[in-house]
Amino acid sequence: MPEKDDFDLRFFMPYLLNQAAEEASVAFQSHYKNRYGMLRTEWRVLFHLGIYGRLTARDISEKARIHKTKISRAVHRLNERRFLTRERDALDRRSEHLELTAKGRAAYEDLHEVARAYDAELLAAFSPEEARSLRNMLSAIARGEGGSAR
Amino acid sequence: MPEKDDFDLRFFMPYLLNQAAEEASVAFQSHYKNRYGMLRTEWRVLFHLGIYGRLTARDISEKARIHKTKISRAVHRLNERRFLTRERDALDRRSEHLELTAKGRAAYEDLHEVARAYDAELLAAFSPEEARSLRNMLSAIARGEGGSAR
DNA sequence: AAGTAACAGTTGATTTTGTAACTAACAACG
DNA sequence: CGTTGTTAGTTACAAAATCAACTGTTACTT
Repeated sequence: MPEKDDFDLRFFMPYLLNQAAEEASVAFQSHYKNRYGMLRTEWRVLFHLGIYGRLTARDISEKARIHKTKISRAVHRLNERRFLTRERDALDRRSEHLELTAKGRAAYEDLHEVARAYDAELLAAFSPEEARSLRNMLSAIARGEGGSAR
Repeated sequence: MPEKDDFDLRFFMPYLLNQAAEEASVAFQSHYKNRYGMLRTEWRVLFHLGIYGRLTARDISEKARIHKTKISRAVHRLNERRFLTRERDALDRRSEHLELTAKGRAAYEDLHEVARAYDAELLAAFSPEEARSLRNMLSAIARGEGGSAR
Protein backbone atom coordinates (compact mmCIF):
# COMPACT_ATOMS: atom_id res chain seq x y z
CA MET A 1 0.00 0.00 0.00
CA PRO A 2 1.69 3.18 -1.15
CA GLU A 3 1.24 5.62 1.74
CA LYS A 4 -0.47 8.47 0.04
CA ASP A 5 -0.68 11.97 1.36
CA ASP A 6 1.37 12.80 4.33
CA PHE A 7 3.39 14.82 1.89
CA ASP A 8 1.78 17.99 0.66
CA LEU A 9 2.66 19.60 -2.63
CA ARG A 10 2.35 22.96 -1.05
CA PHE A 11 5.41 22.13 0.97
CA PHE A 12 7.40 20.69 -1.84
CA MET A 13 10.58 22.69 -1.86
CA PRO A 14 11.05 23.44 -5.55
CA TYR A 15 7.48 24.57 -5.67
CA LEU A 16 7.70 26.64 -2.52
CA LEU A 17 10.94 28.20 -3.61
CA ASN A 18 9.49 29.13 -6.94
CA GLN A 19 6.45 30.70 -5.39
CA ALA A 20 8.51 32.70 -2.97
CA ALA A 21 11.03 33.70 -5.60
CA GLU A 22 8.29 34.75 -7.93
CA GLU A 23 6.59 36.84 -5.32
CA ALA A 24 9.80 38.51 -4.23
CA SER A 25 11.09 39.13 -7.72
CA VAL A 26 7.91 40.48 -9.18
CA ALA A 27 7.43 42.90 -6.37
CA PHE A 28 10.91 44.26 -6.76
CA GLN A 29 10.95 44.14 -10.52
CA SER A 30 8.86 47.25 -10.87
CA HIS A 31 11.72 49.36 -9.60
CA TYR A 32 14.36 48.63 -12.18
CA LYS A 33 11.76 48.09 -14.83
CA ASN A 34 9.80 51.26 -14.43
CA ARG A 35 12.67 53.49 -13.46
CA TYR A 36 15.29 52.30 -15.90
CA GLY A 37 13.55 50.01 -18.33
CA MET A 38 15.84 47.17 -17.38
CA LEU A 39 15.31 43.45 -17.59
CA ARG A 40 16.17 41.19 -14.71
CA THR A 41 19.49 40.10 -16.12
CA GLU A 42 20.44 43.66 -16.86
CA TRP A 43 19.71 44.67 -13.34
CA ARG A 44 21.84 41.86 -12.04
CA VAL A 45 24.74 42.75 -14.27
CA LEU A 46 24.46 46.34 -13.16
CA PHE A 47 24.41 45.28 -9.57
CA HIS A 48 27.49 43.15 -9.91
CA LEU A 49 29.42 45.92 -11.57
CA GLY A 50 28.23 48.29 -8.91
CA ILE A 51 29.55 46.07 -6.20
CA TYR A 52 32.72 44.70 -7.67
CA GLY A 53 33.67 47.58 -9.88
CA ARG A 54 35.38 46.23 -12.95
CA LEU A 55 34.60 42.82 -14.30
CA THR A 56 34.56 40.80 -17.47
CA ALA A 57 31.41 39.13 -18.72
CA ARG A 58 32.85 35.86 -17.62
CA ASP A 59 33.41 37.08 -14.08
CA ILE A 60 29.80 38.09 -13.85
CA SER A 61 28.66 34.87 -15.40
CA GLU A 62 30.47 32.91 -12.72
CA LYS A 63 29.54 35.02 -9.75
CA ALA A 64 25.90 35.33 -10.68
CA ARG A 65 25.58 31.92 -12.27
CA ILE A 66 23.96 33.42 -15.31
CA HIS A 67 24.57 31.90 -18.70
CA LYS A 68 27.00 33.78 -20.89
CA THR A 69 24.52 34.39 -23.67
CA LYS A 70 22.25 36.18 -21.27
CA ILE A 71 25.16 38.25 -20.03
CA SER A 72 26.19 39.02 -23.55
CA ARG A 73 22.79 40.39 -24.43
CA ALA A 74 22.41 42.27 -21.19
CA VAL A 75 25.80 43.88 -21.62
CA HIS A 76 24.94 44.85 -25.13
CA ARG A 77 21.79 46.61 -24.02
CA LEU A 78 23.36 48.26 -21.01
CA ASN A 79 26.15 49.55 -23.17
CA GLU A 80 23.75 50.79 -25.79
CA ARG A 81 22.01 52.83 -23.13
CA ARG A 82 25.26 54.10 -21.75
CA PHE A 83 25.06 52.39 -18.40
CA LEU A 84 28.44 50.80 -18.86
CA THR A 85 31.59 50.91 -20.96
CA ARG A 86 33.36 48.01 -22.58
CA GLU A 87 37.10 47.88 -22.94
CA ARG A 88 39.14 45.15 -24.52
CA ASP A 89 41.88 43.72 -22.44
CA ALA A 90 45.24 44.65 -23.95
CA LEU A 91 46.91 41.39 -23.07
CA ASP A 92 44.07 39.03 -23.80
CA ARG A 93 42.04 40.55 -26.55
CA ARG A 94 39.27 37.98 -26.21
CA SER A 95 37.92 39.39 -23.01
CA GLU A 96 36.72 42.84 -22.21
CA HIS A 97 36.41 44.76 -19.02
CA LEU A 98 33.10 46.26 -18.12
CA GLU A 99 32.64 49.26 -15.96
CA LEU A 100 29.74 51.46 -15.02
CA THR A 101 29.47 54.94 -16.43
CA ALA A 102 28.41 57.81 -14.21
CA LYS A 103 24.89 57.17 -15.35
CA GLY A 104 25.21 53.50 -14.57
CA ARG A 105 26.62 54.24 -11.18
CA ALA A 106 23.81 56.61 -10.37
CA ALA A 107 21.26 53.97 -11.31
CA TYR A 108 23.11 51.42 -9.26
CA GLU A 109 23.22 53.61 -6.21
CA ASP A 110 19.58 54.41 -6.48
CA LEU A 111 18.57 50.79 -6.90
CA HIS A 112 20.96 49.62 -4.27
CA GLU A 113 19.17 51.74 -1.75
CA VAL A 114 15.78 50.52 -2.90
CA ALA A 115 16.99 46.95 -2.75
CA ARG A 116 18.24 47.34 0.76
CA ALA A 117 14.93 48.77 1.85
CA TYR A 118 12.96 46.12 0.04
CA ASP A 119 15.02 43.41 1.57
CA ALA A 120 14.52 44.73 5.05
CA GLU A 121 10.82 44.97 4.43
CA LEU A 122 10.60 41.46 3.08
CA LEU A 123 12.29 40.09 6.15
CA ALA A 124 10.49 42.33 8.59
CA ALA A 125 8.16 39.52 9.55
CA PHE A 126 11.05 37.45 10.83
CA SER A 127 13.51 37.78 13.65
CA PRO A 128 17.13 38.58 12.82
CA GLU A 129 18.15 35.03 13.65
CA GLU A 130 15.46 33.61 11.47
CA ALA A 131 16.47 35.89 8.65
CA ARG A 132 20.09 34.90 8.99
CA SER A 133 19.19 31.27 9.07
CA LEU A 134 16.96 31.66 6.05
CA ARG A 135 19.69 33.25 4.02
CA ASN A 136 22.14 30.56 4.96
CA MET A 137 19.78 27.79 4.02
CA LEU A 138 18.93 29.39 0.72
CA SER A 139 22.59 29.86 -0.06
CA ALA A 140 23.22 26.24 0.68
CA ILE A 141 20.42 25.14 -1.59
CA ALA A 142 21.53 27.51 -4.30
CA ARG A 143 25.00 26.06 -4.13
CA GLY A 144 23.45 22.70 -4.74
CA GLU A 145 24.06 21.13 -1.38
CA GLY A 146 22.12 18.18 -0.16
CA GLY A 147 21.65 15.79 -3.00
CA SER A 148 23.23 12.46 -3.67
CA ALA A 149 21.78 13.21 -7.09
CA ARG A 150 24.64 15.52 -7.56
CA MET B 1 29.46 59.72 1.16
CA PRO B 2 27.00 57.01 0.32
CA GLU B 3 27.84 54.07 2.59
CA LYS B 4 28.79 51.46 0.11
CA ASP B 5 28.82 47.81 0.86
CA ASP B 6 27.41 46.68 4.10
CA PHE B 7 24.70 45.16 1.95
CA ASP B 8 25.75 42.32 -0.24
CA LEU B 9 23.91 41.40 -3.38
CA ARG B 10 24.56 37.79 -2.70
CA PHE B 11 22.25 38.06 0.25
CA PHE B 12 19.57 40.01 -1.50
CA MET B 13 16.46 37.95 -1.02
CA PRO B 14 14.93 38.02 -4.50
CA TYR B 15 18.28 37.03 -5.88
CA LEU B 16 18.89 34.31 -3.34
CA LEU B 17 15.41 32.93 -3.76
CA ASN B 18 15.81 32.78 -7.48
CA GLN B 19 19.10 31.01 -7.28
CA ALA B 20 17.78 28.45 -4.85
CA ALA B 21 14.55 27.98 -6.78
CA GLU B 22 16.42 27.54 -10.00
CA GLU B 23 18.78 25.03 -8.55
CA ALA B 24 16.03 23.03 -6.92
CA SER B 25 13.75 23.10 -9.95
CA VAL B 26 16.34 22.21 -12.49
CA ALA B 27 17.56 19.31 -10.43
CA PHE B 28 14.09 17.90 -10.15
CA GLN B 29 13.07 18.68 -13.69
CA SER B 30 14.82 15.67 -15.12
CA HIS B 31 12.31 13.35 -13.52
CA TYR B 32 9.11 14.54 -15.13
CA LYS B 33 10.94 15.50 -18.26
CA ASN B 34 12.73 12.26 -18.93
CA ARG B 35 10.03 9.98 -17.67
CA TYR B 36 6.96 11.64 -19.07
CA GLY B 37 8.15 14.34 -21.41
CA MET B 38 6.42 16.99 -19.38
CA LEU B 39 7.16 20.65 -19.07
CA ARG B 40 7.28 22.39 -15.71
CA THR B 41 3.80 23.78 -15.96
CA GLU B 42 2.40 20.46 -17.01
CA TRP B 43 3.96 18.77 -14.06
CA ARG B 44 2.48 21.34 -11.74
CA VAL B 45 -0.95 20.97 -13.20
CA LEU B 46 -0.68 17.23 -12.87
CA PHE B 47 0.41 17.56 -9.32
CA HIS B 48 -2.46 19.82 -8.40
CA LEU B 49 -4.97 17.48 -9.91
CA GLY B 50 -3.34 14.59 -8.15
CA ILE B 51 -3.71 16.28 -4.82
CA TYR B 52 -7.00 18.04 -5.09
CA GLY B 53 -8.74 15.67 -7.43
CA ARG B 54 -11.09 17.66 -9.60
CA LEU B 55 -10.39 21.25 -10.49
CA THR B 56 -11.03 23.82 -13.16
CA ALA B 57 -8.21 25.59 -14.94
CA ARG B 58 -9.04 28.64 -12.93
CA ASP B 59 -8.71 26.79 -9.63
CA ILE B 60 -5.27 25.64 -10.60
CA SER B 61 -4.33 29.06 -11.82
CA GLU B 62 -5.18 30.52 -8.45
CA LYS B 63 -3.68 27.86 -6.28
CA ALA B 64 -0.48 27.60 -8.24
CA ARG B 65 -0.31 31.24 -9.26
CA ILE B 66 0.30 30.31 -12.84
CA HIS B 67 -1.04 32.46 -15.61
CA LYS B 68 -4.12 31.13 -17.33
CA THR B 69 -2.54 30.96 -20.77
CA LYS B 70 0.14 28.70 -19.41
CA ILE B 71 -2.48 26.52 -17.79
CA SER B 72 -4.49 26.44 -20.96
CA ARG B 73 -1.60 25.16 -22.98
CA ALA B 74 -0.50 22.70 -20.36
CA VAL B 75 -4.01 21.29 -20.06
CA HIS B 76 -4.22 20.96 -23.79
CA ARG B 77 -1.06 18.93 -23.93
CA LEU B 78 -1.88 16.79 -20.93
CA ASN B 79 -5.26 16.01 -22.41
CA GLU B 80 -3.76 15.21 -25.77
CA ARG B 81 -1.54 12.68 -24.10
CA ARG B 82 -4.40 11.26 -22.10
CA PHE B 83 -3.16 12.30 -18.71
CA LEU B 84 -6.39 14.08 -17.92
CA THR B 85 -9.98 14.46 -19.04
CA ARG B 86 -11.90 17.67 -19.57
CA GLU B 87 -15.54 17.99 -18.85
CA ARG B 88 -17.72 21.03 -19.30
CA ASP B 89 -19.66 22.16 -16.31
CA ALA B 90 -23.35 21.67 -17.00
CA LEU B 91 -24.41 24.75 -15.11
CA ASP B 92 -21.69 27.10 -16.17
CA ARG B 93 -20.57 26.06 -19.60
CA ARG B 94 -17.65 28.44 -19.58
CA SER B 95 -15.60 26.39 -17.20
CA GLU B 96 -14.55 22.81 -17.38
CA HIS B 97 -13.58 20.27 -14.80
CA LEU B 98 -10.28 18.54 -15.12
CA GLU B 99 -9.52 15.16 -13.75
CA LEU B 100 -6.66 12.72 -14.05
CA THR B 101 -7.09 9.57 -16.08
CA ALA B 102 -5.71 6.28 -14.80
CA LYS B 103 -2.58 7.02 -16.76
CA GLY B 104 -2.38 10.48 -15.26
CA ARG B 105 -2.86 9.14 -11.79
CA ALA B 106 -0.15 6.57 -12.28
CA ALA B 107 2.27 9.27 -13.41
CA TYR B 108 1.25 11.41 -10.48
CA GLU B 109 1.80 8.66 -7.99
CA ASP B 110 5.15 7.83 -9.41
CA LEU B 111 6.32 11.42 -9.43
CA HIS B 112 4.81 12.07 -6.05
CA GLU B 113 7.09 9.47 -4.61
CA VAL B 114 10.08 10.85 -6.42
CA ALA B 115 9.20 14.31 -5.20
CA ARG B 116 9.00 13.17 -1.64
CA ALA B 117 12.39 11.56 -1.89
CA TYR B 118 13.89 14.56 -3.60
CA ASP B 119 12.50 16.85 -0.98
CA ALA B 120 13.93 14.80 1.84
CA GLU B 121 17.26 14.78 0.12
CA LEU B 122 17.25 18.48 -0.46
CA LEU B 123 16.58 19.14 3.18
CA ALA B 124 18.91 16.50 4.46
CA ALA B 125 21.53 19.09 5.24
CA PHE B 126 19.25 20.76 7.76
CA SER B 127 17.71 19.76 11.02
CA PRO B 128 13.98 19.03 11.14
CA GLU B 129 13.34 22.27 12.97
CA GLU B 130 15.33 24.22 10.44
CA ALA B 131 13.46 22.55 7.63
CA ARG B 132 10.14 23.32 9.21
CA SER B 133 11.12 26.90 9.80
CA LEU B 134 12.36 27.24 6.25
CA ARG B 135 9.10 26.03 4.82
CA ASN B 136 7.13 28.38 6.99
CA MET B 137 9.18 31.36 6.02
CA LEU B 138 9.00 30.54 2.35
CA SER B 139 5.26 30.13 2.60
CA ALA B 140 4.98 33.49 4.27
CA ILE B 141 7.03 35.15 1.57
CA ALA B 142 5.09 33.37 -1.14
CA ARG B 143 1.88 34.64 0.35
CA GLY B 144 3.28 38.12 0.07
CA GLU B 145 3.71 38.93 3.70
CA GLY B 146 5.94 41.72 4.83
CA GLY B 147 5.63 44.60 2.44
CA SER B 148 4.05 47.97 2.87
CA ALA B 149 4.50 47.95 -0.90
CA ARG B 150 1.48 45.75 -1.02
C1' DA C 1 -35.71 41.47 -22.49
C1' DA C 2 -31.64 44.55 -24.01
C1' DG C 3 -27.37 46.18 -22.98
C1' DT C 4 -23.25 46.14 -20.52
C1' DA C 5 -19.99 44.19 -17.67
C1' DA C 6 -17.42 40.22 -16.00
C1' DC C 7 -15.49 35.79 -16.48
C1' DA C 8 -13.37 31.04 -18.33
C1' DG C 9 -10.58 29.75 -21.51
C1' DT C 10 -8.19 30.20 -26.09
C1' DT C 11 -5.36 32.07 -29.66
C1' DG C 12 -1.86 34.84 -32.06
C1' DA C 13 1.81 38.22 -31.99
C1' DT C 14 5.73 39.84 -29.62
C1' DT C 15 9.56 39.08 -26.29
C1' DT C 16 12.75 36.33 -23.86
C1' DT C 17 15.18 32.42 -23.09
C1' DG C 18 17.82 28.32 -24.09
C1' DT C 19 20.70 25.49 -27.12
C1' DA C 20 24.22 25.00 -30.51
C1' DA C 21 27.17 26.33 -33.43
C1' DC C 22 30.31 29.84 -34.54
C1' DT C 23 34.34 33.56 -34.60
C1' DA C 24 38.36 35.30 -32.84
C1' DA C 25 42.11 34.96 -29.77
C1' DC C 26 45.28 32.59 -26.95
C1' DA C 27 47.95 28.31 -25.21
C1' DA C 28 50.49 24.23 -25.46
C1' DC C 29 52.78 20.72 -27.58
C1' DG C 30 55.33 18.53 -30.91
C1' DC D 1 55.95 27.55 -36.55
C1' DG D 2 51.77 24.50 -37.21
C1' DT D 3 48.39 21.67 -35.41
C1' DT D 4 45.16 20.85 -31.81
C1' DG D 5 42.66 22.31 -27.83
C1' DT D 6 40.49 25.95 -24.92
C1' DT D 7 38.43 30.10 -23.84
C1' DA D 8 35.61 34.83 -24.30
C1' DG D 9 32.03 36.36 -26.33
C1' DT D 10 28.49 36.50 -30.14
C1' DT D 11 24.92 34.97 -33.16
C1' DA D 12 21.20 32.08 -35.21
C1' DC D 13 17.53 29.21 -34.58
C1' DA D 14 14.23 26.74 -31.69
C1' DA D 15 11.49 26.64 -27.46
C1' DA D 16 8.93 29.00 -24.20
C1' DA D 17 6.91 32.95 -21.66
C1' DT D 18 4.33 37.20 -21.83
C1' DC D 19 0.81 40.23 -23.39
C1' DA D 20 -3.27 41.56 -25.83
C1' DA D 21 -7.09 40.68 -28.06
C1' DC D 22 -10.78 37.46 -28.92
C1' DT D 23 -14.85 33.80 -28.29
C1' DG D 24 -18.45 32.12 -25.87
C1' DT D 25 -21.08 32.32 -21.68
C1' DT D 26 -23.07 34.01 -17.45
C1' DA D 27 -24.29 37.94 -14.28
C1' DC D 28 -26.00 42.35 -13.41
C1' DT D 29 -28.77 46.52 -14.32
C1' DT D 30 -32.40 48.97 -15.87
